[in-house]
Formats: sequence, C-alpha cells, structure tokens
Amino acid sequence: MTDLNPTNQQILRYARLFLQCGGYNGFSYKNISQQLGIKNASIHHYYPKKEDLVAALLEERRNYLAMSIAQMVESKKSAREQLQYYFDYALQEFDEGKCICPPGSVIIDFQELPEKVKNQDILLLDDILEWLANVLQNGLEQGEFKFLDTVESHSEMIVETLMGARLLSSIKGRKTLVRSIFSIKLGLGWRD
Amino acid sequence: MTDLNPTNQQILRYARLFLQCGGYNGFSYKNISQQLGIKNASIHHYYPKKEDLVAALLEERRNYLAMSIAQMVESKKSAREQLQYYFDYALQEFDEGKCICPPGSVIIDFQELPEKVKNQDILLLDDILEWLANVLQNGLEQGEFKFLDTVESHSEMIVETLMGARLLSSIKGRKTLVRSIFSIKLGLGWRD
DNA sequence: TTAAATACCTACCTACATATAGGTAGACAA
DNA sequence: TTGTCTACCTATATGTAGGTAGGTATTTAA
Repeated sequence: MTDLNPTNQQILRYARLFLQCGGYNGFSYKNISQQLGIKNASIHHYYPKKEDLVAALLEERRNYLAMSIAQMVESKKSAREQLQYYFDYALQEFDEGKCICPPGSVIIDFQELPEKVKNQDILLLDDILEWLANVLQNGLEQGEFKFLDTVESHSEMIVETLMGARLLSSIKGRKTLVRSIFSIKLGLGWRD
Repeated sequence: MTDLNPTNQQILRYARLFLQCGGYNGFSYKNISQQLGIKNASIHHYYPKKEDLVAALLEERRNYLAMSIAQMVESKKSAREQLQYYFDYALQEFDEGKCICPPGSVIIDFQELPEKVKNQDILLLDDILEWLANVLQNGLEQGEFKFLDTVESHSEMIVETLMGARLLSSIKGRKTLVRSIFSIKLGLGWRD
C-alpha cells in the first residue's frame, strides 16, 4: 500500500472520497485528475479501467480493515472499545464529507457493475460482518452487551443501520448520526 | 395522479423502478423510452428536464403515502398493523427488484442534485418520519411497543435500518431483509 | 368543420465519460 | 551510449446522456 508512489496514493485517496460521496456512476476520472492537476490519461496509466481503480480501492480498504483488526487484537481491546472504534470511524468519515461507507457506496449501482468490483465489494462486506459478529460474540460472553436476536442478525442490523444513518445524516445533519449510534448502543444494552 | 394519460403513467412507473434500482445518475431517459417503445423526446414532452421527472415521481409518492395513511386511519389500524404495512411494502418492493426506497434512492447523488429534487425528497422523508413517529407514539401508549430511546430517535433508526437493509439485501438476498425486519421488531419489544 | 391542443416523432446539438494510441522527457542500468 | 522503464502528456475515438427545434398526426372542443 505504502509502496505506491505519491500520485497513485493521491488517486486512490480522491477516488475513495468521490466514490463515497457520489457512488460508482457519480464520479469520473475528471473529478480526480482536476483535483490532482494531472490528466485523465495519467489515471489510466495506473488504472486502465474504472473497474480496476474501484476494485483496487476496495481491496485497499480490506487490507486496512485487516490491519486495524490486528492492531485491536494485539492491544487487547474490549468489545465495547472495538465497536466504539467503528462508530468513531463512521463519524470521522462523516466529518470528511463522505456520505456513505466504501462497501455501501457501490451497492446502488451493483447490478450493472463489473464482476471484479462486485467480488471485491462482497469480500469487504463479509470481512466487516465477520469482524462485527466476533466483537458482538465476545461482548456477549464478557457481559458487555445484551441483545435478543442472533449475533449474525444483530451485526447485520448494525451495519445496515449505520449505512442508512450515514445516508440520512448527509441530509439531516451530524446529530442524526450521533443519535443513531446512541440508539444502536441502547439496542446492545450498552449505557455509558 | 390517475388523471394522467397511460403513457405518462408508464413513464413515471418505470422511472421509479429504474431510480430505485440505480439512483439518480444510474438511470436515463433511454432506459425508460426503450422499455416503453417510445422515443426520448416523448419523455421530454411530459418532463422537459430530468429533475422534473424525478421531482414529480417523488411528489407522487408523497401523495400515495398521504392516501395510505388516510386509509389506515380510517380503518382504525393498530400501531403494529400500520408498521407491518410498512414492512410488507418494503418486502414487496424488494421482490419487484427495487433495491432501495424512493427517498433513499437519490441521497447518494444528493449534493449535485437540483434544488427541486432535493426539496421534494426532504418533504417525502419528513412525511415518512412524521408518520412513523406517530405510529411509535401510539404504539407506546397502547402498550404495543416498548423501547428506551425517544420516539423521534427510534423512528429515525427504523427508517435508516430499513434503508440499509434493502441495500445490503440487494447483495445478500431476501433473507437478510426478513431478518432485519425481525430485529427491528425485537427492538420494539414486539414478539408475535 | 375547423382551430387548437395533445401526443408523439425525426433530426439534431452539446457536453462529457471511458478508453486507446502514440509520443516525450527523465531516471537508471548494462 | 544505448536501451528500457516510469510517469506522464496530447490527441482522438466512441458512446451516451440530457436537451432542443420543429414537424406531423390524432384528438378535442367551439
């Protein structure tokens, strides 16, 4: 990841920003090239096709997630701490103007998307769901959380709520997102 | 609404389908004209600009919602019955291939959208949230529901969860949506 | 019965998106 | 010094999207 040259890194960075703001069909190479003061063709040099760019970007997020999880495991974070990290991440991205998470950003265009992108997206989503299910399971066992449905069901619901909350909050404002995170916590029997 | 001519009705019908499948930037006049066997220019006859089409479509949804609410009130539906109606509507739309609700379908493109569309979308969202808050309030008072956060907060969360659930379900399948609806019910203290 | 309105068409335009071909300038290596 | 690689560039092909101008045929209403 960090072995990419600076231009390439910037391309990925802004591709992600624009993707998370407008979805797959909502951004173009021009958005990125203008931002960076380079030409469209230069982006094609690194990513011949748009699908290559977006697939790379999703894969990078998957690696980042794996790294974050490894760090949290190493520093022996509690379930609540791990989940709080996820919430903080969502809030931080909101503050950066990213109106939806990377895996969610392509779903509205999913049907017509190249297989390459679809596959990376499914992998990323499954990684998130698997991590979250683990956190909830640990939280249950340690008495940090309490809820009635299954671990799988509840982790799906949390991802969905956060996804929807980020969309709605991009219209209704930050407070809506904060409220939703609070409601999710209530649903976990988590009161500070 | 029903005083529209058949072609116009069909245009709105398919515009809605495509909008709910691919978002504002994800569908074109061509999608609709091909489907109906007419020309692009014919759609421009009814809706000079894309924003007119989408705004009209959102307004139509708002009228439909108002009508549905009026019917439910008239037939004295309980809070659970009313909420179940909402869930059934989401499931039905899922089965029709619509991967997200009308108000949600434009949010990813929201920033660059014409004011006209934005305004209609906000009106529709607020109508839904207001209705839902009413239903939750009544449900609380009648002992049909039980939850810890505020009525406003919880109704927002339900809309968000359903929005996210429909997105995720468009990848992971119908069972995911059914599970999420079940989880929402659990969160309302609603067990059949 | 005629005039106006409606519904739809052909033909076109502008803008832009993705993508390719082919070229240049500098780094680096043999 | 020659060759090859990287990192860009210009120019252009191709497709598509949104939108307009103006025509025609059919319906409607005076």
